[in-house]
Amino acid sequence: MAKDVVPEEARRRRRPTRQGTVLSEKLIVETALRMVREHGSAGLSARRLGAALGADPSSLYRYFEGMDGLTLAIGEELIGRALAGWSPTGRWRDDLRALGLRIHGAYLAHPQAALLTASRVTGRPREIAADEAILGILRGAGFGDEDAVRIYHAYIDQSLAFAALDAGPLALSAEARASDEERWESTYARLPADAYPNIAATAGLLAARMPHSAYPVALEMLLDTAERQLADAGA
Amino acid sequence: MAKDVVPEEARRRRRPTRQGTVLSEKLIVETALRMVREHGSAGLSARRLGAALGADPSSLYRYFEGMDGLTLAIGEELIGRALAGWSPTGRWRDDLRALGLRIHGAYLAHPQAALLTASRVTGRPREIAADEAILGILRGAGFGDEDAVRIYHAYIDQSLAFAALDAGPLALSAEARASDEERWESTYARLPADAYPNIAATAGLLAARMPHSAYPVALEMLLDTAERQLADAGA
DNA sequence: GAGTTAAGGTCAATGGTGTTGGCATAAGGC
DNA sequence: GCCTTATGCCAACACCATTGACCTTAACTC
Repeated sequence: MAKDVVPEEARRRRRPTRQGTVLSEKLIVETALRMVREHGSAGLSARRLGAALGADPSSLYRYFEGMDGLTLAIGEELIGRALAGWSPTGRWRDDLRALGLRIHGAYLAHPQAALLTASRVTGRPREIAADEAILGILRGAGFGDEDAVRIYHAYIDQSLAFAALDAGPLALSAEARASDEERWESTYARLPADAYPNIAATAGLLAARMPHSAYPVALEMLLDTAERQLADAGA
Repeated sequence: MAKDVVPEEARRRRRPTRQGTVLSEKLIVETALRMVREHGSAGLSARRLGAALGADPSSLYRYFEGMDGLTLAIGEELIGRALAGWSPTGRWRDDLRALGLRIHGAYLAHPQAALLTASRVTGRPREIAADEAILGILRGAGFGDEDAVRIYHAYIDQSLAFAALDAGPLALSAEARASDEERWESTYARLPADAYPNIAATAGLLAARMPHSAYPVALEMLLDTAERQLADAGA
């Protein structure tokens, strides 16, 4: 059988593969992340990952419960990377902006994992640490508990939601992504102005803006409203 | 060959399949939507869809350019359902709020399909109609072209992003979803108050709020900022 | 060091997937 | 009623994840 997964800490015998590499959970996750980044959405498969590691594909099942388990492990790694090395400045708006962009960026660096991971509540240590930090920033800024929770919820969900949305195109094959982007020029720019006056009037602006993430703008709008609510409450 | 796709309008000969069904783009999309809803997004495959239609899988390639094309058609159908029966009131903020909630709702009615399609640009008629309507509302409200495009982008992406995020839990089985929600009470509410003071202080509020969508709050915050920018520009 | 155990490799097979080239047949225009 | 060809079907290809059986050898015991 190939399905008895041994937790990493309990591993004792590290037998090298036929091609000489010594497997470990860490090595597998890092190799998987690299493959996803370099070869795109279609790049990650048990067979290819095995080949890249110099091991039989079935060896992976000694470390993870199927490819799904592997992607969850990758998700944990992403959260870790988003928070690694971050520390608050004490200016709440700057802190929330920086943290949001970090989370968004860490997920976008690995779109496939982002798509599978972004909408799940793991309850694991690093996720809890992030939640605690965000709530701390808001409450430290002077928001009441109710406001802090409401804004925290909109803030974290918006960050993850945009991460997943923006990851979508990146997770496509290169051709599919190119044709999605091109559509803004090929289809939208050529619509008849009488039937679609508003698109026609803004076609150039649309083609320039749509291929980029709207997250920074949406984040700033959210922070704007939060800041005003804080000022109103204080006044 | 099985790859010359004929647009629906140009179709003339409607030859029934061996099992007697008469294929059409509409029938295929509706069947696919039903399959996705009943068996999850992983349950949709060319072979199974073919079987459900009483047709050979390869017949689908006469209607769509691969499964990816079918995915785009499903997204188009969802947008169409969101817009069906909607008409503007002339009050821009009310219109944008209503339209956003409609889009969000239409996608959530088919969570699995939403996960599949929310991040795709289809360039098809009904999606274009939605874009034209939103841009029209903004420009009609008095926003300049640049502002209109910027707000449009943040608005539409926010709607779709939250639709996809909120669809995630709904696409899970009932038990898995319940355990996700419960985690806010079981895990977060029991964290030590000294290590996690902010979570501990707001645990009750979190448990009450987190299981619901943050989209209405985030949408309102976006509209708030837009309204203020309009007022500032006009003043 | 020799013997034993089982972790952790490999191999081969199963049943799934999207996709395509070639073929057959019937629908619709004449 | 004939002809053309759109459109359905078949068979095949190359890939995929996963698993059960088998084998090698690291690590522990004496």
